[in-house]
Amino acid sequence: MSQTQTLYAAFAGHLNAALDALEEAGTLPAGLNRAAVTVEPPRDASHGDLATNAAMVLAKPAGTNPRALAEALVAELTKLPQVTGAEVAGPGFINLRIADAVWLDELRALAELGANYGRSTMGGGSTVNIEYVSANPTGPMHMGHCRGAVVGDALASLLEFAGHKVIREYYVNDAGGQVDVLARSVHLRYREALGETIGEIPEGLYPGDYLVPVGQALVKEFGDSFAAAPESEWLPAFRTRAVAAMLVMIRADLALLGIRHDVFSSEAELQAARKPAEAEVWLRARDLVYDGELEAPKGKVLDDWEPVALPLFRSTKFGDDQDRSIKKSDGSWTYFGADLAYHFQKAQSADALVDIWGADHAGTVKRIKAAVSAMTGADGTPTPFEVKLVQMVQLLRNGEPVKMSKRSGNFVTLADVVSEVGKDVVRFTMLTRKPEAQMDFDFAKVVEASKDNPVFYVQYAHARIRSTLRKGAAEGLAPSAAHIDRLGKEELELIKFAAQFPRQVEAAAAAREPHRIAFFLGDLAAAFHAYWNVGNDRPEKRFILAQDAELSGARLFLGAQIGQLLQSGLALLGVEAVEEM
RNA sequence: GCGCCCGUAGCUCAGCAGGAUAGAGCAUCAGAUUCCUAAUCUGGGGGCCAUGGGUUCGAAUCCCGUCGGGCGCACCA
Repeated sequence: MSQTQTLYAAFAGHLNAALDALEEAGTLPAGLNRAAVTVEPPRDASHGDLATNAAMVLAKPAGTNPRALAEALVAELTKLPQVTGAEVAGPGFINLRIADAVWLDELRALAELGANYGRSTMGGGSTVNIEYVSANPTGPMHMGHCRGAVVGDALASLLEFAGHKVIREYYVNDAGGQVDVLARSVHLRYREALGETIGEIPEGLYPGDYLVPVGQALVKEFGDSFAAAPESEWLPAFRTRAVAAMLVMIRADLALLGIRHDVFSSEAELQAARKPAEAEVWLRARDLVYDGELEAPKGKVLDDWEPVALPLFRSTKFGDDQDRSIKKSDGSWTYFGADLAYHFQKAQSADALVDIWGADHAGTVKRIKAAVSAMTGADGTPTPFEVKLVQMVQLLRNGEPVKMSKRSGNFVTLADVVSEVGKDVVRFTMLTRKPEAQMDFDFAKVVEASKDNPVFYVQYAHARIRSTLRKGAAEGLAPSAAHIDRLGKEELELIKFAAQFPRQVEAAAAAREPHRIAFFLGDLAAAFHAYWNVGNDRPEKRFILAQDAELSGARLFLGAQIGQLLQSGLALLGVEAVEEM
């Protein structure tokens, strides 16, 4: 079951009908472009329930003045039974007041749709592949990965809710040189497990303790047969074992945050299947790959730089600053060479691609977008492809920057932070700012201030509602829609706020900005808390009224729906809606 | 030098494809608890939306320049 039309969309329809009527009457020339006409709630609630800019937008092309047009439109809109008031304001806004019955209908719709209220058909069932996390399989997840993981996961849920099929994908970079480094680091741990004294981990290898059990497992599997063997004999086996072990760890870390991917794609398998080679052939046939030399990098001096002929992809043809090599001089694939084939492969099974990347990869966005355009656009329209850059999280400890590096073994793991402050705090914190803004995450501060975290504010609203429903039930009072027409002004304000959820979902999904849901929930919780507190001074405004079961039932009904909405919204963010606090 | 992102209250940040008097949390000041969960609520103070121009009925929002901060500029990943 899905919601087919929001209340706001319905009024956009009414407005269009009114404009049609004006056209027929000759007040308005036919065929004006109405694309810029909006129907939305005014910033200031005292202006009414809905506002439209139609008169201001259309006045000029219609050759009339905004206020005159607005008056005519008001006369038309007033005919609607749902409209109880319409007036012209300011430079030509039309403010509408909507009949209470319309809002009460919306409340009933919320109850009927339950967890599906706000679900949209906007996506039209098209498939979006969203790639996120994709951390290198060389160690546990650390806080630097966390933001992209949470944002990607929440976005995936949001797009699903907005009517897309979603594939959640993790690209495993298991083909590069860093995996050799990992394998060598593991070999050292393997020798250690055999009883050798390995001393300090040499510079350049991964020093983390998390490799100790991997070494032990390899002893169990291979005994001591590789202890003194040359690297070429053990490297391939150690690579695959080590990567597999790292992925087990990474999945466990992600699970702590409630994150699960549908697909793990391996770069090594991609190469073994010769996908990059196929891509090269295909691109060469279209003169999109040629042999050439790269310019020396600007802005820094490399002593060992010298021009070499390499197969280059013509990314400049698609807006990049430089053509990019797809192979190294030793004949192996560059990261880009494989990534290009990978994206082409993804495009086969999805209508649109979204990548969530850390901002440190910003420099490679143009080339991969160029590659996707080139490869998917050859016969028809290119597959829509967006890269969302998630800015770095600067990790602080008491205001001091913490340098993080897997090489040095000095990093704060995601698991540490989650066990310290909890999944919900981590997730909500990451979702209460837009991803492209830089962010400080002071470990000490977050731990210390976790009680003030906004996530609890939202959860508390939900817990309050659940508690009230339990208490009502204990007193024989159940939520009921039978008398919701007795709800008053304060209750209607709450309904009006809640009714914005569907359009918030669509706007957030269209913008690929899950953080908007977090802010909406904060505002909804605030509206609820404020309403609740009215009952402190005025006992007749409480939910539980032993002397008036009808009104009590109506208020509990409203409360139940607000609770449901909080739960739906939190579910999109992957945060628990708790029963009590 | 070039590319991308950011600059809004003391601090952390929203600002919904340009709308009406720029908002919230924290901090601060003044209040509310014999009462359904006070992890809450009510109110006050606090702003040259970095800056200069442009676009138009209208700009924090779009365009250009400048300044400041971050990230990147390999055949790394």
